[in-house]
Amino acid sequence: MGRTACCEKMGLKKGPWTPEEDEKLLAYIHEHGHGSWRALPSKAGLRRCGKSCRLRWANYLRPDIKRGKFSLQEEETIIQLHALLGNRWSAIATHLPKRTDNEIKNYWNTHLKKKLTKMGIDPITHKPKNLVAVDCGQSKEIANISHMAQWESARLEAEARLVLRGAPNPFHSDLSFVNKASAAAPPLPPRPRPPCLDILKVWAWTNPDKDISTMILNGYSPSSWSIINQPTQNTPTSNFSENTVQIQDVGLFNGDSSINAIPNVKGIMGNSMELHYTTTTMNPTSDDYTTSSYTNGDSFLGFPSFVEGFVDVPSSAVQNGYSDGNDNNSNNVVVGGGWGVLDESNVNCWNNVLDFPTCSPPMGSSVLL
DNA sequence: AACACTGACAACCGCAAAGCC
DNA sequence: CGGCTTTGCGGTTGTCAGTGT
Repeated sequence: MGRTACCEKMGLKKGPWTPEEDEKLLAYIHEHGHGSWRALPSKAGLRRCGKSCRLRWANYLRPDIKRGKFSLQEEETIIQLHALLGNRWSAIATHLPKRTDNEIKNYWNTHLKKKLTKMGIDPITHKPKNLVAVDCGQSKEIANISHMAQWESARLEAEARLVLRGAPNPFHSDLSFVNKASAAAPPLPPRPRPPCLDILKVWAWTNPDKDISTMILNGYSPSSWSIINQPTQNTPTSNFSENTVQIQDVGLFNGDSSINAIPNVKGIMGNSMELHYTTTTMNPTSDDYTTSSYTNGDSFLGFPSFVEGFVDVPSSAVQNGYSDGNDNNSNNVVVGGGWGVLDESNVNCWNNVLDFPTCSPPMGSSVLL
């Protein structure tokens, strides 16, 4: 019973492709495109099934594929996206330009899984292995994280849809100022401010006094809550201790310049945690960017800040939820430290953007818009 | 030199969703 | 609406090169 595999039909070849076969396939697609994969092999003079041709094209011959070693940044992105999306390779691939889902999947299985395991990180849960068994009654928060991840997942899908439509991508967040900061990168180009779309970040930062290490150990990606707080000083200050990290006074607006600091966990070693900050100082008059890095360690566990990005705050939200009390600039891009209310119009706004039917934020989370 | 083992990656398989009639 | 075909996806297997014995 069951259907026979397409390649089991008489005379159809299986196995590795020869250069001659590649050439035939490429020549045919170059001339005729790839309308019907089923009819393609015979037309192209190939003794392969259409499915095999499609895979060969999609995973190997397509001209827009980058081959070769994955960069550190790509690795970091895969790890974090996998933490959010699981084995949804195609969704992950939409965030890695020129990489195929198959390639990412293979790379995960052969490299990254082992790498995380070696570091004592469970590649399935993305938590330190010695902490997986210790719940400490925090399952509610974990459930929230899971819910947030679903929203983030939906956001990623919405983003992919927009890309397919060729529309400008309002979700786009340029990570370069974070990830390139430690290298001697050239000055960064001016970055347009995206609209209010960063759900995850806003939910995550609901309590300024939250013990961040606890949140991380519960599965939060620290990059999810880039803290954009009303500044009181130029330099972010942090208190480091064995198990607790508090971040405060990381500011965005500061007179003629702005500072955005993204906490980025670099490693969790035993009971200690190491943080890496990158700050970007923006001069609104000249569009100059300067970056500098702060770190209290250098061991590696990458968590790219792909969720970074600013959040525009509607005035109603500022009235409702912003508790800083120092927002004397209505155009300021400020979020954090306060508690917000997601009113109905904002829900509709976000749902429209995300193509959602109806959805609710995680239980117990406050949403500041 | 021959064989076994291992890692990396290409390719296949089967299922499900999407599209079409 | 239902059935058939096509396409997309994720898990798994196959192949091959490199390395060790």
